[in-house]
Amino acid sequence: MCWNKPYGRDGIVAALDSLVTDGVLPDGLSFGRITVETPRDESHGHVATNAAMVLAKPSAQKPRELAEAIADKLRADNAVTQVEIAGPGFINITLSDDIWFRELADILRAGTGYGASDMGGGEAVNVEYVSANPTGPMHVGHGRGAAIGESLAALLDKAGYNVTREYWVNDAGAQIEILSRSLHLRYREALGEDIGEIPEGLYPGEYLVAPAKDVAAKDGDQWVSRDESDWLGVFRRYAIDAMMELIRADLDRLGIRFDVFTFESSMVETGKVQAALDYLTDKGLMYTGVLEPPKGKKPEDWEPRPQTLFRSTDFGDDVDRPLIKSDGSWTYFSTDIAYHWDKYQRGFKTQINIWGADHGGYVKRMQAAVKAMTAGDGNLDVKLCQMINLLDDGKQFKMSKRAGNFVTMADVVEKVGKDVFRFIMMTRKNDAQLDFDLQKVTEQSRDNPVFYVQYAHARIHSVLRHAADAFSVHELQPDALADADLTRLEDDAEKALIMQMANWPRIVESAALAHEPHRVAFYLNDLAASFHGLWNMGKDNTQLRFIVEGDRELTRARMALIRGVSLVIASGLEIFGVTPVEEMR
RNA sequence: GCGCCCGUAGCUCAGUAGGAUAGAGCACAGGAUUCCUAAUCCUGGGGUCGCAGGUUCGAAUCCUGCCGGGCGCACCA
Repeated sequence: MCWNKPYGRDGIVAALDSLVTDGVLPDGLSFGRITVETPRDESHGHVATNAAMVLAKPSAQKPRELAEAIADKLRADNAVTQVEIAGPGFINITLSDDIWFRELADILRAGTGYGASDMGGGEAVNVEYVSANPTGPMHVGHGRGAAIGESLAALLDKAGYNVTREYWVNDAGAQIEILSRSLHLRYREALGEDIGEIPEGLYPGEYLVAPAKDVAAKDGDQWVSRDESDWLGVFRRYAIDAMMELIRADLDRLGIRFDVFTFESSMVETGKVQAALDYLTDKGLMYTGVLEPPKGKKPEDWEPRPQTLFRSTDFGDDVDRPLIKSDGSWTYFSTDIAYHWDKYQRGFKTQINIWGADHGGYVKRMQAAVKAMTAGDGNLDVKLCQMINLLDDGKQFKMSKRAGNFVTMADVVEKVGKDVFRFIMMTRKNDAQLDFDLQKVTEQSRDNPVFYVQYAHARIHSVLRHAADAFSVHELQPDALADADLTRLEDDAEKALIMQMANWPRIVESAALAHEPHRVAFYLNDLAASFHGLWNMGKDNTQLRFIVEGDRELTRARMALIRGVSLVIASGLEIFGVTPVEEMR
């Protein structure tokens, strides 16, 4: 019987099944609402369940009496040392120490793979994130979406899903034309022309200078005096290629690599957009109509206009949405519908998008579209990231485009480092605003979670280095430590630490299920705190130090304990793409 | 006016599929260092979980209505 994965639920269910066989419980009860978890208060045992309270009513029994019956079944298991009924009918279970020692050995053997789950059953999930328009380098806000998306993808991987990381490239809109013209101007500059000030409406960024020189070197001056209609398409291609290269380099800085880049232009060229609209027409979900002006805030230039609309209100949206503009061209929403349809057809019933909070108003219509295009089979979850509040030592950081002040993600990453950037982005829920203080995040102190967690990991390796005086390198390897006499770990704080590690698989599953990778950051912070606490107990009581002179077996058991902690920390950091350092300096 | 997100300690925030006495850091007050990194730890005070109802054995968590803050609201992506 398995007691700790996932937290004894199997054990509880087995006891309940047995009661059904005995006729104590009726057949066909739903166990869905039964929870099995670690109680916050340790006097409530290692595992607690509400099973008796949940099943009391449907089985027409008194909760505490039913709890007794369940408890009797549980007591028959020799891994269970104590079962108590408490409060309105909680069943509190205490497990034998062996269970926990065995778990620690499992951690050591599994290494950073510990915590992996088959919960996802290999289901294909598509996570789309960043998707910054290819009009310039990534800024800090994109960086947050990148960190969240990548960590969520890694988390889902670990939880047993088959994850595809995808970037949607908007290379077909008006912004790209502006970009192309901007590049052409820089191209003329590269050929020696004095272009003066960059005109209003074009991108002034320096990042177009280098690509323009490349074009000049490659094509010479052949595009200088030709009509725009001749060179616009050519420069569009050049511009997008250059910008995507820029963005890929930025992503590299964060250690992020996408599996798929899908180009908006390809949706258009392959007829996907038209096909999507045809599909909606067939379903009777398109009509020509005139939208009401928005109440309260009427745009100046509002006028009633007939447009081709999608009946998104049939699928939970607030108003029907235009798909075709009055000039006959598609709206962005049209291509986006085609895109999400395409993802579904590629096998992704579950799609997750990471968007900036300013796109919040777009969520409902997109979800409505996914429902419509997949006959309710597809499912879209959108995680919105709030803004980042960039600070410099507590003061608002002035985002000036002009000299001196960095605004791009690359600049920030260069200043604070990839690991710090990736981790700090996970220290808030995605929908909470995040303060990012350029000074504090590199500070080496308790209030810097990156440092705090890294320090715990480094400290462990420091102890292991000291232990190498008495043990061979081989003896300190996780596999070898798994064979140590772990029953020597008798202190309550040591056992509590093992139990906390044993919680890791459950954290992975619940965070993956909720699509909330930030929970991993909080868990790691808590685990690090427990470790630092245990460390300091050795200051007060030398018997609790990790390395105990004259007691090799005890020392070995404690090396196993802390090595386990380092592996769980590394396992968590792996999800964030953060390197677990073995030495601080 | 409508929709979405948020409201938890003085501040910044967690709160695990509805669980037991709501947690952590900062700040504040006190304490621990001949010893594995004190870059850390320990102790203490601090709360009508925005307000009011509802659902049930049980609500910070789910539902409804208010109050307060942020974002978005026709042919922009």
